[in-house]
Amino acid sequence: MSSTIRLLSAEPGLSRYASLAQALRSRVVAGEWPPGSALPAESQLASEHGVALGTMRRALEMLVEQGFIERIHGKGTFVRQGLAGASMLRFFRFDGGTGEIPVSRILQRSQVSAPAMVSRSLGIGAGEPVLRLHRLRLMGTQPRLLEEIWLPLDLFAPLAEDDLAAWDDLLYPMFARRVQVHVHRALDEISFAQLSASQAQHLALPAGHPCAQVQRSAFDFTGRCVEVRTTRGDAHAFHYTVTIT
Amino acid sequence: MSSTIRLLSAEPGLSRYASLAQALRSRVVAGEWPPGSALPAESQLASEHGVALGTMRRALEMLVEQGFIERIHGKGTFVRQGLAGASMLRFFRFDGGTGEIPVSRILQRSQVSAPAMVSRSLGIGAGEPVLRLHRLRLMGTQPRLLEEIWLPLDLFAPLAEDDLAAWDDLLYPMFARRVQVHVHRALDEISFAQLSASQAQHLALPAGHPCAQVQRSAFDFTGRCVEVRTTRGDAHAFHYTVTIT
DNA sequence: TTCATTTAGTCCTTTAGAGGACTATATTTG
DNA sequence: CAAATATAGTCCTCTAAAGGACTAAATGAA
Repeated sequence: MSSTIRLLSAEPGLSRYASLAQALRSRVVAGEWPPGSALPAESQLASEHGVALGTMRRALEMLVEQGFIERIHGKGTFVRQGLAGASMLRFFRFDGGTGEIPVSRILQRSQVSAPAMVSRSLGIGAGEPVLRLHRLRLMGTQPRLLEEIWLPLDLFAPLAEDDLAAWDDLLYPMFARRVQVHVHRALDEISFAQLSASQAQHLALPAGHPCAQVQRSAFDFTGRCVEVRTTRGDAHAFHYTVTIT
Repeated sequence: MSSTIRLLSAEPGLSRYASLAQALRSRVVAGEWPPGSALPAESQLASEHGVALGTMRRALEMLVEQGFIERIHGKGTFVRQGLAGASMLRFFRFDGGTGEIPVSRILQRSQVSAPAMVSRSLGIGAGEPVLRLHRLRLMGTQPRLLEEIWLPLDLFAPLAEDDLAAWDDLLYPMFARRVQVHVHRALDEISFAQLSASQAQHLALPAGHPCAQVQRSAFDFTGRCVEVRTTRGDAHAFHYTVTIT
């Protein structure tokens, strides 16, 4: 199939490769090539769209910059898998700091109707059902991070009733495997606060202790917000490096 | 002049454009084209180095990514000026938040020998002379940020004795103008701490109040560290957004 | 003078083609 | 069987050329 030539609807004010990138992005987002799978060869895509190789390469370059695909020399062009290294440990440095993955303990899982803040962030109707998780992350035996996670139920229903013991320490790979939700981008807002009494108790810290607070919105590659999360940890363990150029 | 063709010393394991980029970067760093000035046209550079236009463009693209030059369609290729928007306000959000530049008040200027921490960061010999500044930044009449700044005296000598009243609110543009130090890159390490009594006093906050702390190392484009700075402000005003992709 | 037009100089886009470099598999050889 | 070699498929590099798009200054007309 596909000896068809896709004609390029010359977008006004857009270069040919930019239009191409748009078109290809739509095909990726529509799931024509699922995450992890390979796109056709650049030479084939070029002739399929009736453009020179260089032009197609420029378009693919844009998709790489935008994080939709990655290219591997000699192997091919692949739709990117969900975010792997989005660990909260980028923000915290606990003693030892030996790159180990913190153990995850789900403290509570409940199905509730979304509060206004959450439904707005998730882009769903007010009061729509969501899955709420309270989760503690431990390094060794020490509780380190306390998380409150909100997931829209329409996407995550299979995770509402299953066996928690089967859950992984890393959520995003599990989301991809279990409910085909691929987190593609995340927005983390860092601020500072003080622990409430119950928060402090879970973290084995005194009430009112200073904490660093990361409020995350995570998006799949259609741009839909698929997770809202607040992570809290001891402010003194917070550490983050920014490079300005 | 310069009908000379610069031969490319084919670096082993490096593509032609990568070698070119290296060569051009050296010329930029050596000051052959000072910050703000224009490079020769890409077509001229290409023929000067005996490569095709596309290859030269690829090399220049690398220098753009590395932050050494910027290109303006129709105008030319320019060596980047020092960092302008390195404001600490990216990390703090004070009431109002109307993008105004905080007023700067130098509390103290002294010429001292560098403490170990500082000399190590600045890459100078232990005990070498440095300029130390204590600086307060105010929004309106409210003191908001307290800074301790260390500058190597060999570069900044002209600023050691001049009239402080003539100093600008923004230091980096002044550094460029007065001592030809162009800050090209900065590394900011964020952490949380508590204010000492004297720090708290300057910020009109109680002693022990939680503060956000930004430790900056700033580099010129030769890679030399030209400034070490610690900025402190009310932790409750701290706010920073990170995008993960 | 003032506004439109031309002109020159710059970076940007696109084409078409020829090889090179890297990966993985199939084939041959010992 | 195991190791070396060939082969096919992929992305990457480089060339040569033509024209478009944008900027700024020079020129001309009202």
